[in-house]
Amino acid sequence: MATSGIEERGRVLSSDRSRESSVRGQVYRLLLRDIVHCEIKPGQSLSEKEVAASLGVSRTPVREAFLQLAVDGLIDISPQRGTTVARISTRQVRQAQFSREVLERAVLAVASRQVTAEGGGKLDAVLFAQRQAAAAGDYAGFYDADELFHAELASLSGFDAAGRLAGGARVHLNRVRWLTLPEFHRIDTAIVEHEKIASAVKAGDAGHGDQVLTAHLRTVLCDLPAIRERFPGYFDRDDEERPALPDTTGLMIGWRAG
Amino acid sequence: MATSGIEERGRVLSSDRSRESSVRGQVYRLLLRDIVHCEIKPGQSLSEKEVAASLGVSRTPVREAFLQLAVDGLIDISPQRGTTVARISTRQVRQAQFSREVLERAVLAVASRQVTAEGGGKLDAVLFAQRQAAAAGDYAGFYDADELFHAELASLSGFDAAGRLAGGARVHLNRVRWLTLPEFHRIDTAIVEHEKIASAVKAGDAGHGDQVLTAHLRTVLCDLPAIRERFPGYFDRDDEERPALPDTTGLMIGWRAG
DNA sequence: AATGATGTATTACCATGGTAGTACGTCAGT
DNA sequence: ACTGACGTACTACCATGGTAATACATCATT
Repeated sequence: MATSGIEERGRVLSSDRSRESSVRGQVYRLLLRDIVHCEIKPGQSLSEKEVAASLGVSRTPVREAFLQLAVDGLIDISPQRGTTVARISTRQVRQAQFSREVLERAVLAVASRQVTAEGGGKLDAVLFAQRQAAAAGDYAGFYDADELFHAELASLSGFDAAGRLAGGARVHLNRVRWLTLPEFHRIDTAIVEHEKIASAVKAGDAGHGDQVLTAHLRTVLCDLPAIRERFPGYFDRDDEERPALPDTTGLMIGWRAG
Repeated sequence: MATSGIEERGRVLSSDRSRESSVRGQVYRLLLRDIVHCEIKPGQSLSEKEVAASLGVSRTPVREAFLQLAVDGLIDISPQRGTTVARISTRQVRQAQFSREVLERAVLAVASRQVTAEGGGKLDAVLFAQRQAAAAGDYAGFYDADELFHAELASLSGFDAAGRLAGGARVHLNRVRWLTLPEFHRIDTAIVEHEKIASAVKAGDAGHGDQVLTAHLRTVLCDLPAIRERFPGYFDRDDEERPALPDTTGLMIGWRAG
């Protein structure tokens, strides 16, 4: 019998109505978090019925959460067969990294041209929160602040939709990043890079910001082989068969106002 | 009583199992098409019950299709109030255009570096189909070929996920583009631009391709004010209140291999 | 007449039952 | 021993019923 990753039976869902209160949304966010944090492991099977029973809700909202997670690419639903957590695909990680890099670099270029004191202050506030989370060893808090930092950059540029799109691509990177954090000591370097990016933006130095941001976003590619070595069961096996992606590490993007 | 845009009662859904055969998927694609083609008008209200009755299916798959369309940003679901087709937001259009432009230009730069004869042939095949659809006055066919052309470019670059992401952004542009087609004579110019892009890619001339592609993708911005003037009821009213997006028309992106 | 309370209709949300399709263990036939 | 058919258990899918919350028309009150 397949066992659900959610083991506390009757675990009560939040009853406060501050955020989106629908049962569907709560189940979705809960499963999303558990998957990204690898508490539900890649390849593990999920079951509408079991998850519903574990959470003390009916199958309908669980099913709807499953459907969204499938669209996100985090689970695979096989009709009349079953549902499993998608394994990490190195190809997909590279693809997602490319999309994210392209979007965030463009956003940064725009943000650098029109930064305000208020916007810079927001960046600093997020950085402060991130440093605090790091000092407390709060991985989840660090992660949330990381997302907020990049979202704030997008907001500064005015193209927050591009930030949300980059966030969508990011979903495929998050599990690798999550596994990387305890393994290496990426937290401190990430914060330093964020600080460099923030000051470059505030100084309007798009070129330097682009350089640091690009390197910052590509760390996931550097860590990927080691993580794959460390957790081979979490990864797709047919990655090498598929055509390799072009090498874009040398592809420089120069943004200039014309 | 709110009337559904789907008026043929008992309209039978396809029973062939070639494409995704789930009722949910069929309802989703049908509603998506009708919304993009403005057969269901922006602002119009939808009802699970009515759509289900019109299509002769139960409310569950209709509801699931609604949820996905809401995530796509094409409908607004208000719990216990009702569901309406989202109006077109000019701000959202500009945001989506930005994301799409950024992604597709990056994809084109990569594709230009590694085009093969086979890949060029695929582009030509799509262009041939598109010319045929245009000659037959088949808007829908023209549209499908258009999507296929840009997807093929992404595939050529190896970063097809970026193409899918751009396609997701495209959803917000499609209604404007669909309204534009009969209004102006954009079909012929679009094909000519596609041909120029294809030959630039095949020649490995990334610079020229980028120039044409950028202009090609920005036509929607040029047409937007006229369409808004022509169909004021289709658009959001609070667009002007929100902060204007930065002017990026002068922002040139130079892609070069380092 | 203007306003507040209330009843009613409608909505999306959640719960649950039934069904078709798949996987897999069992067993008969070779 | 090996292979094939068959039956059982399980799955996600679809259908349907009940419920809380919202909107709106109606009516009592000021």
